[in-house]
Amino acid sequence: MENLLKSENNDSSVSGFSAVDPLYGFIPRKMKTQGVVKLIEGDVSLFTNKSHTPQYKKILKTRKSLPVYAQMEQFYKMYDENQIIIMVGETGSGKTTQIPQFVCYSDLPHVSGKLVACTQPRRVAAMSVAKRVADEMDVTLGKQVGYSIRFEDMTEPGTTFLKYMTDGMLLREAMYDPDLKRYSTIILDEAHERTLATDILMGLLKTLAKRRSDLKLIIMSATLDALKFQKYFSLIPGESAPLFKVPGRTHPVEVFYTVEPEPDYVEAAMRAVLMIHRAEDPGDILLFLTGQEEIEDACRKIKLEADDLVKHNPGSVGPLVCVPLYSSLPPQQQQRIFDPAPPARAGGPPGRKVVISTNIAETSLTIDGIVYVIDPGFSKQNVYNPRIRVESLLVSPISKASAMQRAGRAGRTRPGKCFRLYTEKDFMTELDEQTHPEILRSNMANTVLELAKLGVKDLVHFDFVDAPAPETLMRALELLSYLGALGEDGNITPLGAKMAEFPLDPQLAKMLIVSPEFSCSNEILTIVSMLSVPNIWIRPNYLLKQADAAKNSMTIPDGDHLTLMNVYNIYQRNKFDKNWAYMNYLSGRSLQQAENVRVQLERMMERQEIKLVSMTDEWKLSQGIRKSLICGFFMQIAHREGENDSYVTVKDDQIVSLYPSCGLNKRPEWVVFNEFVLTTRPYIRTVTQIQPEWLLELAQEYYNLSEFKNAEYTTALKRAQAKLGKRSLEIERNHNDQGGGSTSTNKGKGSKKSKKL
DNA sequence: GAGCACTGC
Repeated sequence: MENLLKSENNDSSVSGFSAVDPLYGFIPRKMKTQGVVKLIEGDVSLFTNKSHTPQYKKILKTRKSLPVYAQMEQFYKMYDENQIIIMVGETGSGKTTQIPQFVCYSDLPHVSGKLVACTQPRRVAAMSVAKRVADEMDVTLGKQVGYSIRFEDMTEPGTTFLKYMTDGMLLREAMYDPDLKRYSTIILDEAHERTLATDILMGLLKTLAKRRSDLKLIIMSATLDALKFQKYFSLIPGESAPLFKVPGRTHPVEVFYTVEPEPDYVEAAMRAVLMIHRAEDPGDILLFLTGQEEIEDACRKIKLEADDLVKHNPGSVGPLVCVPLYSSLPPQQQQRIFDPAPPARAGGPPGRKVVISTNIAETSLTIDGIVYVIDPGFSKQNVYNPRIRVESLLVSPISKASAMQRAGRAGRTRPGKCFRLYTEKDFMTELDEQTHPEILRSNMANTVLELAKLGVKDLVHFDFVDAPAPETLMRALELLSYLGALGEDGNITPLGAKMAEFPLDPQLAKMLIVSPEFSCSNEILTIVSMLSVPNIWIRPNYLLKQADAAKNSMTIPDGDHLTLMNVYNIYQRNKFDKNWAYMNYLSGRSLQQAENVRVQLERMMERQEIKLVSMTDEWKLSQGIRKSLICGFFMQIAHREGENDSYVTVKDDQIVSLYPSCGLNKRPEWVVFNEFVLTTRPYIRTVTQIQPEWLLELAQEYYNLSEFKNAEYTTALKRAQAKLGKRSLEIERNHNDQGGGSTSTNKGKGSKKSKKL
């Protein structure tokens, strides 16, 4: 966000352009193709006034061989005549690198003073494409061409005119400048992936295009979705937005199906690997499975079988190496996917590499040299159930689009083969065309708050490409009004506006904002940071005891939130040493990330003048921390009821168990939890003990007991209320008015409003 | 007594 503030005074005169410039006279959006070609092929850069290097000329040759380059004239014609265009270009078309450059030669950002933005769903993509394009344009990365991702702003205000960025980053910018005035053209790349951020951006930009006739939009997507986007972005009712199509350049992939459905896809996949290894030409294999355990298991078994094969028929098959790939794997081990296949034994057949991967290899990571893809047709997908407010991971059949993407991974370097472990009939009739977009599968609390901050409060009439379920929106509105982020009128409150500034879930943002009132914002900042990163605990199968012992030594028995804080503090005392983390069975990567998040959030607190305070009295501090927790998570409370130490969630009445890794040394009657997960059973994860009186004090509206149904926890809460009433009378008598944080929390005024939806 | 598809701010 700093970059936003700095870039406000984006002055075209500092970009090296002046009236005596030999190129003076070019007018934005009036460029002719021949003129552009001349400039690109000329000796002097239009954008830097410097001579092109030999390197530039060399890269230009490759650029000119890209399919998209041959269609420059056609592109400019469509671009000149339309405000919005949809573009499809398959892998290898060069669209991501070339189209933004074409746009720059038309928009002349160094003349207009405006920027061209190109969004990507992933950070690595934004970084690597920006680097490539900077090379192609003969400029230093971070000068004329840069990128902007969380924690890293590689742009120079006033100089950068072509900016690659994550879609989430552009969404953030829109919160501060809803008209996105700094941009002349916005390109949404990989729109077919339908990330939450891309979907929201599409809605905002469609509306914005009507307000800003000078803003151009290019939506780049895979072929299958083009028609949907064409209709959505139509400016004239009944008509479609124009489509610009570029052929891709990949090798053909032959697809095979099984004759009969496979009852056990893991077993079938392993057979397929060995079949390929025995019978097919050299070339590496990529096998898609659904998760870490399945992958590690398959790796072990395939290794055994392959060794067996070699033992019995030495000389007939080459060596086989299995490489697992999933996101929580340490980067160093992820790198192994790029190792070459094992060499042949003397005189024997060549070796082969098998990468067994989650969906990460479908879009995020590209492995060269893959010739065979095995696709069992499943992946794990996150599904949100608004009724019980729970997200869960389910193994589900993939979509046709996903199956095609997987097959394509076999044809990147030469013609390949894809073995689908399902029948052709099932492919045709059982698979959905597209993967359900994220917006239909997610908790929307965060997004609804962002939209409110952007001035969108009428969600029912917001022009979504695909509208989320009304119940999901209702849940989000309900939460936000109880948190005090939305007022009775549905408008964002000052508190809500503050919350929206933080890149956090609303509950976490709320708890951070109120924490100074409990004199523990320093601690809450740490806890919030730790809660925003992936699991920090590492538990290798062969070192379970050691890992658990290390964890126990850091555990605070009052609650997992406090333990997380403790771990961070020890990490800090050990000078943020990765080696210390490793020795203590902690994920260095996650801790480093928590450190980054903490720095970012601390800066944001400073800007919002939220004080960083702490207390020395340990008991008081622990109470303050837990009270802050409740201000954000009063809707995530469970009460111990019945046998087997099980708990019941308040109001939702779900029977849940403490997650096995929970560090509480006893079973407290009341707990606040961070997460409700549904795996083999319903669990609550990251749990801390609390007092019921705090609920009544800090979340009065939500804990209006007269509206509670008769339940064990209702009785217990009423008991607490009676105790509290007696105590408050005593307090009144003593004229003691040091009540604390209850004034800060919202009384949930807006809750009635949200129920109307 | 058990799990973490994948992104992003």
